[in-house]
Amino acid sequence: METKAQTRPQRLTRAEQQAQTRERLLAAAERVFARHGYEGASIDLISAEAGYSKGAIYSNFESKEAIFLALTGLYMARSMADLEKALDVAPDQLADALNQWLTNFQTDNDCLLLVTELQLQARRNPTFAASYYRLQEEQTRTLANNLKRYCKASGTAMPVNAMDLAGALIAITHGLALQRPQSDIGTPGRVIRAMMKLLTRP
Amino acid sequence: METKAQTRPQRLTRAEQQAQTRERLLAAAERVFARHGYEGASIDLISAEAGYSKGAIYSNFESKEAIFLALTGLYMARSMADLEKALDVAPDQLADALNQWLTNFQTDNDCLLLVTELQLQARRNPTFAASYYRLQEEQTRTLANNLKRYCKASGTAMPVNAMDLAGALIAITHGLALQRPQSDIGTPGRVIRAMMKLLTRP
Amino acid sequence: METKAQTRPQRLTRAEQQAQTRERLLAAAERVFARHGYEGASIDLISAEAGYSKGAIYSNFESKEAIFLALTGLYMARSMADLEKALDVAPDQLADALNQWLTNFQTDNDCLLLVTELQLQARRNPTFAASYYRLQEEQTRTLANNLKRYCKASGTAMPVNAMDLAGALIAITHGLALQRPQSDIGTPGRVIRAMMKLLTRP
Amino acid sequence: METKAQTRPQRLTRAEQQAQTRERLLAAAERVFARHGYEGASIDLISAEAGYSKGAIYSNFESKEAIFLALTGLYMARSMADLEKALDVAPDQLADALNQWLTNFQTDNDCLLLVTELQLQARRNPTFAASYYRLQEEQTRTLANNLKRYCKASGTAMPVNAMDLAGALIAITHGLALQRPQSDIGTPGRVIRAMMKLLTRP
DNA sequence: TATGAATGAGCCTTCATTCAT
DNA sequence: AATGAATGAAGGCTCATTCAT
Repeated sequence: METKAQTRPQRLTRAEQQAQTRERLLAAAERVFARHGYEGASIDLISAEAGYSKGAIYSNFESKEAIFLALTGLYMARSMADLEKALDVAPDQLADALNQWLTNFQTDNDCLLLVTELQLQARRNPTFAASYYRLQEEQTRTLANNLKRYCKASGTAMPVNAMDLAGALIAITHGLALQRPQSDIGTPGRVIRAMMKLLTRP
Repeated sequence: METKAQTRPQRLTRAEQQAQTRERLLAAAERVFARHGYEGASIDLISAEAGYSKGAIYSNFESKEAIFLALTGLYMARSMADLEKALDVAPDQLADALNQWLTNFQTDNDCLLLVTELQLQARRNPTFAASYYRLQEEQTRTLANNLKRYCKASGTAMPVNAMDLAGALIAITHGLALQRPQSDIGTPGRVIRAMMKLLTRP
Repeated sequence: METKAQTRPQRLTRAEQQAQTRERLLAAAERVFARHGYEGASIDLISAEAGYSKGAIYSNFESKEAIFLALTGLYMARSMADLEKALDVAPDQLADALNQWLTNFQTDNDCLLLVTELQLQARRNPTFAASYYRLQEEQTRTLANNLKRYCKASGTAMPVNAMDLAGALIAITHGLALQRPQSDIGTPGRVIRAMMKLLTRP
Repeated sequence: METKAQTRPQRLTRAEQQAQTRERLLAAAERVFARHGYEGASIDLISAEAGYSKGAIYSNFESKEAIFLALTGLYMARSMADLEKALDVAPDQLADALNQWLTNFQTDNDCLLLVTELQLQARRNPTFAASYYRLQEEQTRTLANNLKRYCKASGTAMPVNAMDLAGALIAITHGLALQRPQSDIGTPGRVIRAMMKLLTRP
């Protein structure tokens, strides 16, 4: 029995189909919101980017705001996972790993723009702010814990509160990225490396 | 006795009137663009905030983009002037002055949002980018020159390129401000002070 | 017994629905453009006349100009077909048929106004002019061919170039119609009949 | 005495000034209404064309409609005067004079467009229609009287009612002019000449 | 589920008109 | 009389959303 299941591995089930559609819509939404901002992103633009019609969005999400919220959740989760995975290395490789992660953020244009958009929305929409700031803090904490781990391993004293330092690192990365498009990635890297060196001077 | 002629000064000439209107429109535009972003700011919202009718904007500016551009120019000029004035102190007071200036940026919500909006627009509009980045660099250079002056006076070696450092200071200030609304101004101040101290460690 | 399936024909398919909407919008546009002129015809007026909302026009046409262009094409095609059909008679009935056709033009107010509007637009918009004058010439040629047929059958010599004569007939019809609203259709008819008689005097 | 009057022949009196302004505004209005149509002509466009500011129009006319009406009156009067003057010749030169007048109409683009605009307005505005049609009839009558004079002098019988014929001549001239921009003035001339010849065939 | 025609609120802009200068 | 800043209604168009298919 179960012939059906066996004979159509290539074909997706209903649920899988829908999941795929939803995924594609969210991926498209990510690109479009990043490039055009929340107001500038239209439902038409997003669905076209995903290769669907306008209606597909309303079959999967309640409203424009809903897809933005869904995207935010997805993005933050992925972002957290990325960070944890990136820093999941031996203590002596942490500095490099961190540098790598920060550089990534500098390079990924859509990511930068999306985060900025999220922060602007958080300023404008208190409900959104609540959930966004919670996620942001989680992420900062993850980084802070890894910094502590790093200092402990290298015998350095944490020069300031770990959370402050983690926040500062993210802030400077974000702030620098926002100043100019990628171009010369050297400068930000140089600055952050110098900053890290200063921090870890015995 | 021609009292009228003497008491008339309170009434504005035509040119003054228009200058006042323009100023008020720009001030309103600053608030509205900051709070709602470029797309979210409507001509209706701006003119109402200024206490004029919609048409008044079109008597003073070519288009919505034109008022945004005018505002940008004005803002950047004012911003530069503020910075120069703020840092125009004796070398031994420079650290405090800088701290004060950075704190101001943290506190002024509209200012933060407007700068962020400018940077987003610069990403999306190459023409705008050209003029914006030029102004941004000017400002960074001013700060850099003052940092050099500070190091020279205090006998410290500049730990990194002065322009890099100036950019980094602005970046971290901006990045931190963007992370959360003012609230506890303590953290950013603490972080930046720590950073400055590190820089000036002999 | 599946009555539904059989009785469903009354319901239109999606494509038919849209075709109907488009048709109704064009019919309304014809009336409104005729009565108010291109500038005076508002999208609101047209859609209301058609019994739809403003947006319906933008679901079916790119812009106000686009609906005007579509209408022009439709009108000219219909106009040509009408003329050909009207003159598709035995030679000895051609004079009457022609008279009938010219009278129709005198009577149909909207038609007169629309043609006039088209000619004004052709003066003001070179692109429009190109396609409009082509259609106008086609129509004149059709009439010219029929006039030749008429002269040949009646043994009369064509008093002037056939195209000139066709153009003149249309011109006088149009010109007279423009001088006054229908009212006394007698005069134009009388004039044109006299003119035709003169032309065919042996 | 009367020194004043003698010493300032170059300077205009108040009344003359105003008359000049009014004249210039009307001349500008004629061009602008002809080129853009009633709706398409804006107060700004007209005043700029005249070299004045918007306000000058409102100092001289009640409204946009008022300037259009004033222009109409002026135009019709001038038009009548032109016709009378043009046909004020010996009977044997009447045919040429008429031909000249008709050709003028063909050539003067603004004139054609303005007349057409007047006729369209007459269709749309009953009040306007009343006065316009009265003036139009006057003009037709002038032409009719001259045609009678012509026939009497040349011993030809008037082939149709003189008013009908006059109207037809104007109609065909107008209709032909409307069909195409000047270009080849030959055709209309040819047609009308042929028509006149037919009429005067003994 | 996905489609896309239709809706209608809202946006940017134009323009006739007013009125203080 | 002429100017032109300001008004506000109206216009063309966009877009989030609905709903019949």
